Amino acid sequence: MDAGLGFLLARGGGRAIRTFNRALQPFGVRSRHYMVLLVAIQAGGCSQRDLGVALDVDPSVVVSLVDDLEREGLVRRETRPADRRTRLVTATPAGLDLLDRLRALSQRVDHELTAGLDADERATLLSLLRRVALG
Amino acid sequence: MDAGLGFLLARGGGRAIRTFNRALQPFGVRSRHYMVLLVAIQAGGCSQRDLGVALDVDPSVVVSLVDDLEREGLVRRETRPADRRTRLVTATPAGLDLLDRLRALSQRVDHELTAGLDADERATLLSLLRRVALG
DNA sequence: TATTGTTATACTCTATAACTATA
DNA sequence: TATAGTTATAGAGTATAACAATA
Repeated sequence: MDAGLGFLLARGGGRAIRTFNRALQPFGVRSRHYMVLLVAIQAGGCSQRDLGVALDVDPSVVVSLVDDLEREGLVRRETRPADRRTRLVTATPAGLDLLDRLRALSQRVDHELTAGLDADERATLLSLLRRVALG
Repeated sequence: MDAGLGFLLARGGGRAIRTFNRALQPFGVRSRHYMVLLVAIQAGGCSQRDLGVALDVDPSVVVSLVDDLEREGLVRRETRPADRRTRLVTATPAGLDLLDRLRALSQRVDHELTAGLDADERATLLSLLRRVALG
Protein backbone atom coordinates (compact mmCIF):
# COMPACT_ATOMS: atom_id res chain seq x y z
CA MET A 1 0.00 0.00 0.00
CA ASP A 2 1.18 3.49 -0.83
CA ALA A 3 1.06 4.76 2.73
CA GLY A 4 2.49 8.11 3.77
CA LEU A 5 4.76 8.77 6.70
CA GLY A 6 1.96 10.18 8.84
CA PHE A 7 -0.16 7.10 8.29
CA LEU A 8 2.71 4.80 9.26
CA LEU A 9 3.41 6.84 12.38
CA ALA A 10 -0.25 6.76 13.40
CA ARG A 11 -0.55 3.05 12.77
CA GLY A 12 2.72 2.19 14.53
CA GLY A 13 1.71 4.37 17.45
CA GLY A 14 -1.67 2.68 17.76
CA ARG A 15 -0.01 -0.69 17.67
CA ALA A 16 2.50 0.36 20.33
CA ILE A 17 -0.21 1.60 22.70
CA ARG A 18 -2.40 -1.46 22.27
CA THR A 19 0.49 -3.88 22.76
CA PHE A 20 1.76 -2.07 25.84
CA ASN A 21 -1.72 -1.74 27.35
CA ARG A 22 -2.33 -5.46 26.94
CA ALA A 23 0.98 -6.18 28.68
CA LEU A 24 0.09 -3.73 31.47
CA GLN A 25 -3.33 -5.23 32.14
CA PRO A 26 -2.19 -7.48 35.05
CA PHE A 27 -0.77 -4.39 36.80
CA GLY A 28 -4.01 -2.42 36.75
CA VAL A 29 -2.57 0.60 34.92
CA ARG A 30 -2.44 1.78 31.31
CA SER A 31 0.36 3.25 29.25
CA ARG A 32 -0.27 6.86 30.26
CA HIS A 33 -0.13 5.96 33.96
CA TYR A 34 3.26 4.40 33.29
CA MET A 35 4.44 7.61 31.64
CA VAL A 36 3.27 9.74 34.58
CA LEU A 37 5.11 7.47 37.02
CA LEU A 38 8.24 7.49 34.85
CA VAL A 39 8.40 11.26 34.44
CA ALA A 40 7.54 12.01 38.07
CA ILE A 41 10.23 9.66 39.35
CA GLN A 42 12.90 10.70 36.87
CA ALA A 43 12.36 14.32 37.86
CA GLY A 44 12.28 13.44 41.54
CA GLY A 45 8.82 15.00 41.81
CA CYS A 46 7.01 16.96 39.14
CA SER A 47 4.19 19.51 38.97
CA GLN A 48 1.07 18.44 37.11
CA ARG A 49 1.61 21.21 34.62
CA ASP A 50 5.08 19.87 33.78
CA LEU A 51 3.67 16.36 33.53
CA GLY A 52 1.22 17.63 30.94
CA VAL A 53 4.01 19.21 28.91
CA ALA A 54 6.18 16.08 29.11
CA LEU A 55 3.34 13.82 28.02
CA ASP A 56 1.86 16.28 25.54
CA VAL A 57 -1.60 16.03 27.08
CA ASP A 58 -4.04 18.54 28.54
CA PRO A 59 -3.75 19.42 32.26
CA SER A 60 -7.26 18.02 32.81
CA VAL A 61 -6.04 14.63 31.60
CA VAL A 62 -3.15 14.76 34.06
CA VAL A 63 -5.65 15.27 36.89
CA SER A 64 -7.46 12.01 36.25
CA LEU A 65 -4.25 10.04 35.64
CA VAL A 66 -2.79 11.26 38.94
CA ASP A 67 -6.16 10.59 40.63
CA ASP A 68 -5.94 6.96 39.50
CA LEU A 69 -2.33 6.56 40.65
CA GLU A 70 -3.05 8.23 43.98
CA ARG A 71 -6.03 5.97 44.61
CA GLU A 72 -3.73 2.96 44.05
CA GLY A 73 -1.19 4.39 46.49
CA LEU A 74 1.48 4.76 43.79
CA VAL A 75 1.97 8.55 43.98
CA ARG A 76 1.27 11.36 46.42
CA ARG A 77 0.33 15.00 45.78
CA GLU A 78 2.32 17.39 47.94
CA THR A 79 1.60 21.08 48.23
CA ARG A 80 4.74 23.17 48.04
CA PRO A 81 4.93 26.08 50.51
CA ALA A 82 6.84 28.09 47.88
CA ASP A 83 3.82 28.15 45.55
CA ARG A 84 0.67 26.71 47.02
CA ARG A 85 -1.04 26.48 43.62
CA THR A 86 1.21 23.70 42.36
CA ARG A 87 0.91 20.09 43.44
CA LEU A 88 4.18 18.19 43.40
CA VAL A 89 3.56 14.62 42.26
CA THR A 90 5.99 12.19 43.88
CA ALA A 91 6.14 8.40 43.87
CA THR A 92 5.51 6.29 46.95
CA PRO A 93 7.71 3.25 47.66
CA ALA A 94 5.00 1.13 46.02
CA GLY A 95 5.18 3.41 42.97
CA LEU A 96 8.95 3.09 42.76
CA ASP A 97 8.65 -0.65 43.08
CA LEU A 98 6.02 -0.89 40.34
CA LEU A 99 8.01 1.34 37.99
CA ASP A 100 11.00 -0.96 38.23
CA ARG A 101 8.96 -3.86 36.96
CA LEU A 102 7.18 -1.79 34.30
CA ARG A 103 10.45 -0.45 32.92
CA ALA A 104 11.53 -3.98 32.09
CA LEU A 105 8.11 -4.68 30.61
CA SER A 106 8.32 -1.56 28.46
CA GLN A 107 11.67 -2.67 27.07
CA ARG A 108 10.29 -6.09 26.22
CA VAL A 109 7.37 -4.51 24.37
CA ASP A 110 9.68 -2.11 22.49
CA HIS A 111 11.73 -5.09 21.42
CA GLU A 112 8.63 -6.97 20.32
CA LEU A 113 7.43 -4.00 18.27
CA THR A 114 10.74 -3.82 16.41
CA ALA A 115 11.26 -7.57 16.14
CA GLY A 116 12.08 -7.20 12.44
CA LEU A 117 14.96 -4.75 13.00
CA ASP A 118 18.55 -5.37 14.05
CA ALA A 119 20.25 -3.36 16.81
CA ASP A 120 21.63 -0.68 14.48
CA GLU A 121 18.32 -0.16 12.73
CA ARG A 122 16.54 0.05 16.07
CA ALA A 123 18.95 2.72 17.26
CA THR A 124 18.52 4.69 14.02
CA LEU A 125 14.74 4.53 14.30
CA LEU A 126 14.86 5.63 17.93
CA SER A 127 17.02 8.65 17.13
CA LEU A 128 14.93 9.73 14.13
CA LEU A 129 11.69 9.29 16.09
CA ARG A 130 13.06 11.43 18.89
CA ARG A 131 13.54 14.28 16.45
CA VAL A 132 10.09 13.85 14.90
CA ALA A 133 7.98 13.09 17.98
CA LEU A 134 9.48 15.53 20.48
CA GLY A 135 9.91 19.29 20.13
CA MET B 1 13.36 12.47 28.92
CA ASP B 2 14.22 8.78 28.85
CA ALA B 3 11.41 7.81 26.49
CA GLY B 4 11.13 4.37 24.97
CA LEU B 5 10.49 3.58 21.35
CA GLY B 6 6.84 2.75 21.94
CA PHE B 7 6.25 6.07 23.66
CA LEU B 8 7.86 7.99 20.80
CA LEU B 9 5.82 6.08 18.24
CA ALA B 10 2.60 6.76 20.13
CA ARG B 11 3.40 10.43 20.54
CA GLY B 12 4.51 10.90 16.93
CA GLY B 13 1.41 9.09 15.74
CA GLY B 14 -0.86 11.29 17.83
CA ARG B 15 0.84 14.36 16.49
CA ALA B 16 0.50 13.10 12.91
CA ILE B 17 -3.23 12.42 13.29
CA ARG B 18 -3.96 15.76 14.95
CA THR B 19 -1.96 17.72 12.36
CA PHE B 20 -3.56 15.93 9.42
CA ASN B 21 -7.07 16.23 10.88
CA ARG B 22 -6.64 19.96 11.34
CA ALA B 23 -5.52 20.29 7.72
CA LEU B 24 -8.48 18.15 6.57
CA GLN B 25 -11.07 20.20 8.44
CA PRO B 26 -12.04 22.42 5.46
CA PHE B 27 -12.78 19.27 3.43
CA GLY B 28 -15.26 17.81 5.92
CA VAL B 29 -13.42 14.51 6.37
CA ARG B 30 -10.91 13.10 8.87
CA SER B 31 -7.75 11.10 8.41
CA ARG B 32 -9.44 7.71 8.43
CA HIS B 33 -11.86 8.78 5.69
CA TYR B 34 -8.83 9.75 3.62
CA MET B 35 -7.31 6.32 4.15
CA VAL B 36 -10.53 4.57 3.10
CA LEU B 37 -10.69 6.65 -0.08
CA LEU B 38 -7.02 6.04 -0.80
CA VAL B 39 -7.18 2.27 -0.35
CA ALA B 40 -10.47 1.87 -2.21
CA ILE B 41 -9.21 3.84 -5.19
CA GLN B 42 -5.75 2.27 -5.30
CA ALA B 43 -7.37 -1.17 -5.33
CA GLY B 44 -9.94 -0.08 -7.91
CA GLY B 45 -12.71 -1.07 -5.50
CA CYS B 46 -12.32 -2.88 -2.22
CA SER B 47 -14.51 -4.97 0.09
CA GLN B 48 -15.16 -3.55 3.54
CA ARG B 49 -13.41 -6.51 5.08
CA ASP B 50 -10.24 -5.77 3.10
CA LEU B 51 -10.50 -2.09 4.03
CA GLY B 52 -10.52 -3.11 7.67
CA VAL B 53 -7.39 -5.22 7.18
CA ALA B 54 -5.59 -2.46 5.27
CA LEU B 55 -6.40 0.15 7.90
CA ASP B 56 -6.00 -2.19 10.87
CA VAL B 57 -9.43 -1.33 12.24
CA ASP B 58 -12.49 -3.35 13.17
CA PRO B 59 -15.09 -4.07 10.43
CA SER B 60 -17.67 -2.14 12.45
CA VAL B 61 -15.50 0.96 12.18
CA VAL B 62 -15.30 0.55 8.42
CA VAL B 63 -19.10 0.57 8.27
CA SER B 64 -19.39 4.04 9.80
CA LEU B 65 -16.48 5.46 7.78
CA VAL B 66 -18.04 4.22 4.52
CA ASP B 67 -21.45 5.51 5.71
CA ASP B 68 -19.93 8.97 6.08
CA LEU B 69 -18.23 8.90 2.68
CA GLU B 70 -21.35 7.55 0.98
CA ARG B 71 -23.50 10.28 2.53
CA GLU B 72 -21.09 12.85 1.05
CA GLY B 73 -21.32 11.18 -2.35
CA LEU B 74 -17.62 10.27 -2.38
CA VAL B 75 -17.97 6.47 -2.57
CA ARG B 76 -20.63 3.93 -3.57
CA ARG B 77 -21.34 0.45 -2.19
CA GLU B 78 -21.89 -2.10 -4.96
CA THR B 79 -23.11 -5.63 -4.36
CA ARG B 80 -21.09 -8.15 -6.32
CA PRO B 81 -23.13 -10.93 -7.94
CA ALA B 82 -20.19 -13.31 -7.38
CA ASP B 83 -20.57 -13.07 -3.60
CA ARG B 84 -23.60 -11.14 -2.47
CA ARG B 85 -22.32 -10.86 1.10
CA THR B 86 -19.52 -8.46 0.17
CA ARG B 87 -20.02 -4.78 -0.61
CA LEU B 88 -17.50 -3.42 -3.09
CA VAL B 89 -16.59 0.14 -2.09
CA THR B 90 -15.71 2.26 -5.13
CA ALA B 91 -15.04 5.97 -5.49
CA THR B 92 -17.38 8.33 -7.34
CA PRO B 93 -15.92 11.02 -9.64
CA ALA B 94 -16.28 13.45 -6.71
CA GLY B 95 -14.33 11.00 -4.55
CA LEU B 96 -11.54 10.71 -7.11
CA ASP B 97 -11.41 14.47 -7.41
CA LEU B 98 -11.21 14.96 -3.64
CA LEU B 99 -8.51 12.33 -3.25
CA ASP B 100 -6.29 14.14 -5.73
CA ARG B 101 -6.34 17.25 -3.59
CA LEU B 102 -5.96 15.33 -0.32
CA ARG B 103 -2.94 13.42 -1.61
CA ALA B 104 -1.06 16.69 -2.04
CA LEU B 105 -2.24 17.82 1.39
CA SER B 106 -1.02 14.58 2.95
CA GLN B 107 2.42 15.08 1.44
CA ARG B 108 2.60 18.61 2.79
CA VAL B 109 1.68 17.39 6.27
CA ASP B 110 4.24 14.57 6.10
CA HIS B 111 6.86 17.13 5.19
CA GLU B 112 5.80 19.39 8.03
CA LEU B 113 5.99 16.52 10.53
CA THR B 114 9.55 15.73 9.48
CA ALA B 115 10.68 19.32 9.07
CA GLY B 116 13.82 18.60 11.09
CA LEU B 117 15.02 15.79 8.82
CA ASP B 118 16.86 15.93 5.49
CA ALA B 119 15.76 13.87 2.48
CA ASP B 120 17.97 10.88 3.30
CA GLU B 121 16.84 10.75 6.91
CA ARG B 122 13.22 11.04 5.85
CA ALA B 123 13.63 8.09 3.47
CA THR B 124 15.33 6.02 6.16
CA LEU B 125 12.56 6.76 8.66
CA LEU B 126 9.90 5.88 6.11
CA SER B 127 11.50 2.55 5.31
CA LEU B 128 12.02 1.60 8.97
CA LEU B 129 8.48 2.64 9.89
CA ARG B 130 7.11 0.50 7.09
CA ARG B 131 8.75 -2.54 8.62
CA VAL B 132 7.54 -1.70 12.14
CA ALA B 133 4.02 -0.44 11.45
CA LEU B 134 2.89 -2.91 8.80
CA GLY B 135 2.89 -6.70 9.00
C1' DT C 1 -20.81 -23.95 9.91
C1' DA C 2 -18.15 -19.90 8.50
C1' DT C 3 -17.96 -15.23 6.64
C1' DT C 4 -19.54 -10.26 5.42
C1' DG C 5 -21.57 -6.62 6.88
C1' DT C 6 -24.40 -4.38 10.41
C1' DT C 7 -26.07 -2.66 14.93
C1' DA C 8 -25.50 -1.76 19.71
C1' DT C 9 -22.88 -0.80 23.69
C1' DA C 10 -19.37 0.48 26.77
C1' DC C 11 -15.02 2.34 27.58
C1' DT C 12 -11.03 5.20 26.53
C1' DC C 13 -9.13 9.30 24.58
C1' DT C 14 -9.21 14.09 23.07
C1' DA C 15 -10.57 18.85 23.25
C1' DT C 16 -12.75 22.75 25.32
C1' DA C 17 -14.65 25.76 28.49
C1' DA C 18 -15.59 27.34 32.97
C1' DC C 19 -14.47 27.45 37.72
C1' DT C 20 -11.24 27.81 42.35
C1' DA C 21 -7.38 29.09 44.68
C1' DT C 22 -3.44 31.10 44.66
C1' DA C 23 0.16 34.39 42.76
C1' DT D 1 -4.31 39.89 35.66
C1' DA D 2 -2.26 35.48 35.11
C1' DT D 3 -1.28 30.60 36.40
C1' DA D 4 -2.06 25.64 38.55
C1' DG D 5 -5.26 22.65 39.24
C1' DT D 6 -10.04 20.98 38.90
C1' DT D 7 -14.63 19.77 37.06
C1' DA D 8 -17.84 18.91 33.43
C1' DT D 9 -19.03 17.74 28.90
C1' DA D 10 -19.06 16.47 24.16
C1' DG D 11 -16.95 14.22 20.40
C1' DA D 12 -13.78 10.84 18.43
C1' DG D 13 -11.47 6.40 18.76
C1' DT D 14 -11.39 1.44 20.31
C1' DA D 15 -13.14 -3.10 21.57
C1' DT D 16 -16.74 -6.60 21.93
C1' DA D 17 -20.67 -9.08 21.26
C1' DA D 18 -24.69 -10.33 18.90
C1' DC D 19 -27.35 -10.53 14.70
C1' DA D 20 -28.99 -11.05 9.50
C1' DA D 21 -27.88 -12.44 5.01
C1' DT D 22 -25.19 -15.28 2.31
C1' DA D 23 -21.70 -18.79 1.36
